[in-house]
Amino acid sequence: MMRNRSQYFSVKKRRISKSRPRQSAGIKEIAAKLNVSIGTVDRALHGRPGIKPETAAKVLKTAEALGYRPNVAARLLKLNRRLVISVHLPSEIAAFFDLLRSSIVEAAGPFDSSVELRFRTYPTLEEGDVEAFEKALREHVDGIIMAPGNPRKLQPLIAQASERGVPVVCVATDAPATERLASVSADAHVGGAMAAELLTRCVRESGPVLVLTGNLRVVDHTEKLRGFSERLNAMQSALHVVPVLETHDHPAEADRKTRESIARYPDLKAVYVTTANSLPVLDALERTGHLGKVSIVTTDLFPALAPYIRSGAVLASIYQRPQTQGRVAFEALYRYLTERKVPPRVYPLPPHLVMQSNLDLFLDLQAMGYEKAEGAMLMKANARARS
Amino acid sequence: MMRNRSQYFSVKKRRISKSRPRQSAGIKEIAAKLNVSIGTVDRALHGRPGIKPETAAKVLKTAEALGYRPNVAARLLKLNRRLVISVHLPSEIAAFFDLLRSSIVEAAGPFDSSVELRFRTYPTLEEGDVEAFEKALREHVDGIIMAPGNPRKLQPLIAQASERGVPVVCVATDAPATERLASVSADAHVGGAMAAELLTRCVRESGPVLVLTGNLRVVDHTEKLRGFSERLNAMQSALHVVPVLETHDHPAEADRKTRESIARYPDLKAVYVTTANSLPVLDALERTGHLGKVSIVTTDLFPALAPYIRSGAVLASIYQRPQTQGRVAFEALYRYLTERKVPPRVYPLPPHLVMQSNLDLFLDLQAMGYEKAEGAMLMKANARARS
DNA sequence: TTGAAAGCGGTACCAC
DNA sequence: GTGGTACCGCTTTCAA
Repeated sequence: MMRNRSQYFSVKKRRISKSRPRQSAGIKEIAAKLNVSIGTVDRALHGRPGIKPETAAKVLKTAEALGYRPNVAARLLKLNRRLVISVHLPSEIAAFFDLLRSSIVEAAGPFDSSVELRFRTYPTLEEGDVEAFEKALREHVDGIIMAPGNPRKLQPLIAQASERGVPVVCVATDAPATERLASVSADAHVGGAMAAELLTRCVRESGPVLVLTGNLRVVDHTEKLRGFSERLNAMQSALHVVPVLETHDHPAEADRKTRESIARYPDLKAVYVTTANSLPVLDALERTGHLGKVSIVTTDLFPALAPYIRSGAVLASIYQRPQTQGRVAFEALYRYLTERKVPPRVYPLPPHLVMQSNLDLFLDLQAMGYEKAEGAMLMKANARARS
Repeated sequence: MMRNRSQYFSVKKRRISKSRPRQSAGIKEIAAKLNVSIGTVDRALHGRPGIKPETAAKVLKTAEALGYRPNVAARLLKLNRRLVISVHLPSEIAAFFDLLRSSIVEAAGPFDSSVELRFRTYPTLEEGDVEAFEKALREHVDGIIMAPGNPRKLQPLIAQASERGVPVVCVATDAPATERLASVSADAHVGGAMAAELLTRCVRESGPVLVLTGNLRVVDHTEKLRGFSERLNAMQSALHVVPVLETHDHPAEADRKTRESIARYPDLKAVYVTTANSLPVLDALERTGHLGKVSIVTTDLFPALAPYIRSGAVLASIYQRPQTQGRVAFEALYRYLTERKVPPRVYPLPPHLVMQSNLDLFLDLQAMGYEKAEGAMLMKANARARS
């Protein structure tokens, strides 16, 4: 098929603003001013060996005085090397990680000709991240974005990467106490607290609240619990937490444990599900006639959850913003690689509250993300077919 | 003062990944394959005159076949021209617009050497936007980001800009039915609806709810009202709206009208303030002993509002995310200018709900924004001093 | 209608 | 330790 000309995005003729071509001096100007060669200036600016310290100092001073700013385009052109960024994410919980992946592609768009993304995908958060990391290290990538499912095992590998100058950015969940450059995820503590605040405000009678989580060894999950309990206390809530259930993201386990709890606490007033594995819980509640009677807060957003929110059966869902996570992670890494700009060690994103009033807006935004993902995948496929 | 060497962000030596220098063919490869000159290829690719249609077609076909992607760095380097983006924002409601401004600077960071931002600032939303626009047009800027305070008067100017190929992106509020390229703002309708949903869920008794707005001619404000009323109806809320008050963002007017309403509706159950002008309202409620008795939802976030949220006097504030607006607006405009990528006509951002549980997180994020703003301003000042 | 060549601002290599 | 220069891919100008 014929590609439209405009796709090459020519910067067509346009009435030009008379802005000076350059604001600041280039390396030539510095060289001229000091009567040295541009080679010398380059050496000084980059701290390369083979230059007299005094000369270097002089150059640096003049550079400062002239307000020297390197021309990124020229550098990129000359080096003519693409930064290779390795992205390690599981396929499991596709509703979350597909959007995370596509948002990275999207964020990398403007830097398309200077960045190469290498996606490594493995079945679940827990299995495959270590292997992916090792492989990336062997391939000498320039940077890594990953969801650390096994922080313990990854710790030495991240240290090794750091030593070699390969920055690592964590998404979705953190690997604290490692040498990662930064960590980007929805603030789990705040997310739990928001669930507690909402339930406290909306539930009128006192009674037990059931909390279902994935795995208490995952930092993200324990943080949510902590935030949840602390806020219940702080607000002197009428709700009290009964023993927390781990579902290990198994639908069957979630179903069974939910039913047991319903039987044990007939006066259940509320439910908080801290992972995206909420459907079996909702199912169990529905079948036992509790839907609409207990107040429910879930986590994340996917098509099957929408009807429950729309009907009001689910009060709200704590949305962890996969698309924002992907964008922020990419930008942090890119700016570190290109500008050596060190990002904050953690980016705690405020979770969104998806409710009846904003559900459709969130669904639309997700749909946009999927479209872009498809577009991106198509491009990739085409590129592969061509080469 | 001596600037650190690392600030020139040298891309230091790094173990290089053996990724091919280029993925896709360049214009040379195309030329070689067809035995034409690169000049011819260039003409074809950009639809420039002076080329036989058949030749052009052939080139285009080969470009497609080889998967040609232009090298952005090379183009930028050759053109060596900075895109001039004019940013028109009021200083009024500084808490909002300062963050908006700084987020644009921040977003433009990576494109520093290919973009020049020209800020035009005027006292209030209503006065000065037209003049700023005219000035920008005279200066032949490449694109405009603006908060349209006078959509009517701006309409012909935006049309003129569009005709000249100067894209305009609206932020904060929209100028619908104009030739703007895109509009980025918090979804006002959804914002109003969220306020209604929250109040409906949290207020236990039926009664009147007072709504204070800025100016009913501003689209943003009427949309909030519509969203608010519709959701009250949809939820069969126990609350009913009493006649809406316009405060025109005058503290005194807000104070007076609030007090009158308190007197008129002694059984007031809730208050919704749709603009950032909520302090006088809160003051009036406090002095008449209503604080803590009525449920309150406000708009936006600024330091003076924080204590009210922290204490629970204000249930929540609808946060319109100035920093996100700025970033999204810049990115949309930049990608249009450089890639001719046409953005969605509207970007309706979901507003955030700032409550007790996430207040501190939002305050932190705002503080980060301010720091960056200061940094950016300093840089600007330095640059000016130098030249 | 087409071709050839000059450069944009850096980086890297080789010669001195 | 320093200077000179080729070259990255593209746009543009001038010549044919």
